Amino acid sequence: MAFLDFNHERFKPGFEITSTFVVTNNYRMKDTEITNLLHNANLRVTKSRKEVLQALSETGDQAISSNEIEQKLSEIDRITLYRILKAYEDAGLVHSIADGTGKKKYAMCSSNCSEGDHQDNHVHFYCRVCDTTSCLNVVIPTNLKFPTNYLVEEQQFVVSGICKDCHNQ
Amino acid sequence: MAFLDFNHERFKPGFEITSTFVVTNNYRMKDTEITNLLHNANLRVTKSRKEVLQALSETGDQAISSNEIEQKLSEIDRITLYRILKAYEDAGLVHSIADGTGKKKYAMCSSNCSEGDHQDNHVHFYCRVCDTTSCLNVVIPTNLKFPTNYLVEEQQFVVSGICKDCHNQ
DNA sequence: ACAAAGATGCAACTTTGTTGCGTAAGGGGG
DNA sequence: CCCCCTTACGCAACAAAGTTGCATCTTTGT
Ligand SMILES: [Mn+2]
Ligand SMILES: [Mn+2]
Ligand SMILES: [Zn+2]
Ligand SMILES: [Zn+2]
Repeated sequence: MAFLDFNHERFKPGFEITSTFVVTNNYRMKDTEITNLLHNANLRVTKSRKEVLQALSETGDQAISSNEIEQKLSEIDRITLYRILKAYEDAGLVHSIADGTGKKKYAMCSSNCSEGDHQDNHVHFYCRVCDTTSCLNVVIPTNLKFPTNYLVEEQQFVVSGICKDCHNQ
Repeated sequence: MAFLDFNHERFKPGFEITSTFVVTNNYRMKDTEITNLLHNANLRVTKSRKEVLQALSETGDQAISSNEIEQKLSEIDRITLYRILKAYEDAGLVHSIADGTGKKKYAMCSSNCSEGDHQDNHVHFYCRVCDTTSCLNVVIPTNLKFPTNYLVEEQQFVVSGICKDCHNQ
């Protein structure tokens, strides 16, 4: 529940973020935006927490590992970072992807996610060349027929291969 | 690339497996079947390798971790097991699933998989109650529209929630 | 039966992730 | 602005997954 769309009206200067947001691009959040985000999620505002959100907003639709965040920030404690990421996931601010590489990747959530309910209905792409994982603007189909009596709570669709950047050269 | 269907004609006693197989159920492979499988895959036949295939065929559509296989066999070396599983994956005999638990799960491949090309077009289900991952007889739709210039090589669709057994009680 | 190619087993290591606990900091009430 | 309770941080210690190197054993084709 927060907004993050580089070209969206709300992001014209002077506009305050309030609730819903959608990640569609790299965007460096302003300090007040981050603070509001944390307030709305009932999370205490600390230096580390702000920096982590900052880092995640900068990478936009590119999901990054805990280790990558750690290196971007360089001052943060590794264990604290794990706990922050867990808190963000629980709060519905961030979603994680198991892309098959063995490490979780994290990205900002879109508007359809909320506390404890990650309606993460977009496809993720893992590029084996540049070793990056990104959130694609491709929606997971909802017409799948499951065997009876399965209770579906979450879905993760990971496609891997070669991304557009690595493919074009 | 090999066949494994409990009720399939080929599995009536006296029938020899040759190439294509499909895993759909628990089935304890015969020694000669396993040996043929390894021969066809150009893999040397060793005690450990046979036991690992045996173990995987027994679990059927339930994908298990390296650690679980290790415990089933109890004599195998942990590192050797990793290498065997990698060899099987490379050979297209076995596919692995990243179900979000942090450990890879392994299951026998179906007929549409071949060396280096895992057309793993079925959905996997992770049950958070009994902590099991299984291959569902649900096919991933092929009508997804990807952004241009992405080269799709593999797909993994993991659905999580509560499985039929845990849900019915 | 021999030799080359390949598989195994062990040690040592890396990386990811968790847990416990004392200390520091955030935020609401006064 | 200060107090105090709650929560977050930071460190140590640990657990578990997975990798690499290397010497030794096994498989397999000749
Ligand atoms: Mn995503
Ligand atoms: Mn499967
Ligand atoms: Zn790429
Ligand atoms: Zn279950």
